[in-house]
Amino acid sequence: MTDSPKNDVSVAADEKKIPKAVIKRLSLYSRMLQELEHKNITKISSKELSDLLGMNPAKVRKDLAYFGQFGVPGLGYYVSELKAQIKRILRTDREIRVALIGVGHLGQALLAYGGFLRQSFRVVAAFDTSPDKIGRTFNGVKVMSTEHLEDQIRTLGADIVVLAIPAENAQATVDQVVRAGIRAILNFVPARIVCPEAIKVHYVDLGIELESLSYYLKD
Amino acid sequence: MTDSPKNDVSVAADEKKIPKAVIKRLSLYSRMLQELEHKNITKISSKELSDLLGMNPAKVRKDLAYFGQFGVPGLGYYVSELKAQIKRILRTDREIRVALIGVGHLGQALLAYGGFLRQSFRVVAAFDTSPDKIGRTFNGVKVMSTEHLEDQIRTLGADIVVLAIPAENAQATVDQVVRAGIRAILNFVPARIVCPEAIKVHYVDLGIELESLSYYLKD
DNA sequence: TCTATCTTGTGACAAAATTCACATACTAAT
DNA sequence: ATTAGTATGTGAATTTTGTCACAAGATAGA
Ligand SMILES: NC(=O)c1ccc[n+]([C@@H]2O[C@H](COP(=O)([O-])OP(=O)(O)OC[C@H]3O[C@@H](n4cnc5c(N)ncnc54)[C@H](O)[C@@H]3O)[C@@H](O)[C@H]2O)c1
Ligand SMILES: NC(=O)c1ccc[n+]([C@@H]2O[C@H](COP(=O)([O-])OP(=O)(O)OC[C@H]3O[C@@H](n4cnc5c(N)ncnc54)[C@H](O)[C@@H]3O)[C@@H](O)[C@H]2O)c1
Repeated sequence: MTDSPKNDVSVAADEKKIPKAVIKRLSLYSRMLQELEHKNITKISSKELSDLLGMNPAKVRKDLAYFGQFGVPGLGYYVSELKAQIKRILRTDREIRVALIGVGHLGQALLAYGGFLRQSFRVVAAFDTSPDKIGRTFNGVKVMSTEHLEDQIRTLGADIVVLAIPAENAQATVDQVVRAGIRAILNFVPARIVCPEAIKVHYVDLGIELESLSYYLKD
Repeated sequence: MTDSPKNDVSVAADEKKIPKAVIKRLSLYSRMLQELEHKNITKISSKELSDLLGMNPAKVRKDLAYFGQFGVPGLGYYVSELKAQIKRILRTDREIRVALIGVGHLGQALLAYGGFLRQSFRVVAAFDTSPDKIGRTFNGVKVMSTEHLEDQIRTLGADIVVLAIPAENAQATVDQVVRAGIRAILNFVPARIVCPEAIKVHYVDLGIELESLSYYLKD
């Protein structure tokens, strides 16, 4: 760690395989650092950061160690610098183009969500099959027909698709956006989605979260 | 496994500590079994079930083994019976009383969500601070003021609170529902919540899911 | 009844994630 | 400068989670 090759912090770590959970925590750190920066806090230790997030300090350090050395012994981390590094790692230092498919109850909530557009994310399109929705504008985003979905996704250069449609239509729509070359999907539909390995799918499953809470109600 | 004491299937397994992930998967199995039952499929093997869910068959068996022996060697599992057993384990064989706090964009989507009321879950109350919301009815649920939140939660016998309010109000509201004796919280607010160990909190963090997807967009 | 064929349930193994604990390195203050 | 104090980064230990592989139990057909 004095002058070994992997001391080169500017290189994204393709070297090892990074656990999925580490990436999620990086995102968590990023948000907390944002808050700290906003409060004009300039430096923070792994201990303090982990206390704020309710976790273990060594885990924070280990997580960061996957990508380089960002801290200063005896001091901790500089908030702004660490935030910038994490954003670079997560690639949220650029604009991420999001397409929403399904502008029903959930889709509308998502469009209304300030944090959705927050910082790097930009909703470049919203699609729906219903004539009731097509042409309407929600929070500045105009709803389009799914007729030319595949072409539109391609043309708009969407990076991520957010899926909020009924379960029975999910797989067909996934097939379309996969053909359109999308590489990441945030799926709110409570159904398994089959697609090529290379495409990253994150499931958000409200039903599971709620139902599994029930288990812990036992006295 | 012939006549050991733990062969008693009717006892909920307090014996070992059950991993959180196991409980979530149980809920996943439950939903899939529901679908299978609906399609009049009467039996299924761990292999078939795991294929449907995109996972490993041994994991299915191990998960179930925490709670007893539900299968028939050479045959598999009887769908209805297994479903009933899992629901018993998850305690979704009774009514679960849910209180929603925060009837904004997200809260309204949740109220509209059929799957929310699905089966065992019943929304017994919705609360909001805004006069614009109080008194209005969404999907059959009337919005109440938070003025007597603590008493109401107690009186209504809510089991689970779903939190969908702005981050800055989250902790104060949590403190209230904790005092009211709630034991489980489904938290949509992107902020850490501090409460007694005994209370189970599940976080659903859309921001993290979206942001962490960004990482995988690297070519 | 016997046999061939399944599939379970689980002990043993492997992998992954988390936590510990400390040598090392920097700060800050005298 | 020197020193006392502090926090990093990381091997090693531990805990947790997932997979393998197979003996044993059950089916189904002859
Ligand atoms: N509402 C919630 O709180 C909630 C929570 C968790 C999960 N979900 C899931 O999210 C999905 C959407 O839920 P919702 O409550 O918004 O439903 P919804 O019925 O309100 O909205 C679905 C929308 O999708 C549109 N649609 C249908 N097929 C489409 C297609 N092929 N392409 C584009 N648009 C299409 C419909 O016209 C409708 O506007 C469902 O799968 C649901 O299970 C919803
Ligand atoms: N909308 C989304 O898609 C979405 C997605 C993920 C997370 N979230 C999070 O969910 C929360 C709610 O989001 P939203 O978009 O519905 O916001 P919103 O502003 O539309 O709704 C918030 C509602 O909470 C009410 N409220 C405020 N303080 C309250 C209190 N102390 N008790 C009861 N009610 C109170 C407000 O009157 C309002 O009706 C936020 O923390 C947000 O970050 C929203």
